[in-house]
Amino acid sequence: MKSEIDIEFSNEGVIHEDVVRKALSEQPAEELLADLADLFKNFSDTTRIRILSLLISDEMCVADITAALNATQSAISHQLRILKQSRLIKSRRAGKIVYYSLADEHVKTIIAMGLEHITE
Amino acid sequence: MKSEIDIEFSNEGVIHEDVVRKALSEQPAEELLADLADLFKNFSDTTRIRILSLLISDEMCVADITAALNATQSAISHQLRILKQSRLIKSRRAGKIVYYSLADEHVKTIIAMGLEHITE
DNA sequence: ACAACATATGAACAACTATTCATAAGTATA
DNA sequence: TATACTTATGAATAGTTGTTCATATGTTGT
Repeated sequence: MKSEIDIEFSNEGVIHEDVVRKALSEQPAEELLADLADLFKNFSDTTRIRILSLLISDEMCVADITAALNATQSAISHQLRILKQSRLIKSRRAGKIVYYSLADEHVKTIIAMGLEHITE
Repeated sequence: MKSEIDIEFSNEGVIHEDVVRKALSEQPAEELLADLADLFKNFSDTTRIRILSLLISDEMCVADITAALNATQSAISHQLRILKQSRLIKSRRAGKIVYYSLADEHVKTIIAMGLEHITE
C-alpha cells in the first residue's frame, strides 16, 4: 500500500501529473489562501492604501485624514471601517474626535515590501 | 522667507495641521501609491493568488494549472494574462504548451509576508 | 492541407465595490 | 436641553471585475 498522501484534483486534461501532485501538496490550505486574498484586498484600493500610508507617520483623526486625502468624510469613514474590520488599524476616542492608528507593524512591512518591488 | 517645502491640502476641517503636514511630507508620491495598489490587486483575488502559490513550487503549463485549481481553461488564461501584464509571471512556449513561472522572487516574499501576518 | 490539441481572446453577464447623499449617533459646551 | 461639532451608517448608484461561452490563434503530426 502507498504511504503517500492522496491529493485530489480532476485528472481531466492534466499533462504533467507529477508536477501537479507536487505543487498541490506544497500548497497552503485553501482557506489560508482565501484569507490571504482578503488581506491583500485591503491594500488594493488607492484610498485605503493612502490611509494606511498616512498612518505609518502617525495616528490621525478622521477629519485630518479626510483633509489630507482631499476626500469626503463619508468615504474615509467607510474605508476606515473596512480596515478596522480587517484588524489592520485600531481606533481610540478622545471626546468628539476618533484617532486611528496601525494595529501592528505588519502593515509597514507589507507596504515597504511592495514599494521595494515597484521601485527596483 | 521660509525654507520649508510647501505641502498642499485643503485646510477645510483640519484639526491638527502639524500632523497632517508631517504625514503628507512623508508620503510616497501619489503615483507610487497607485502603482502599489495595482500591485496588491494581483494578490487580492483567490484565483490569482492560487495560481501564484502554485507557481512557487514549479513552472506549470496552463492545462495543469487549470486541473490543479479545478477551474475553466478560459478563466485561468484570463487571469494569467493579468498576472503577466503586471510582470509577476513570465511564460515560455514549448510547442503547443505554454509554461508559466514566477518572474522574480518578490512574489514569494510578498506571499510569505502575508501568510506570516495571518498565521501569527 | 487537415485533424487534433493547447492556449488566447472578445463579448456578455452577474457579482462586487467605492463613492455620494442624507441622516443618525455620540460628545462637548453654552 | 439646545446647539455645534465629529464620526458613523444605510441606501442608491455608477464603475469595476471575474467567469462563462463561443470562437480564434497557434502548433504538431499525419
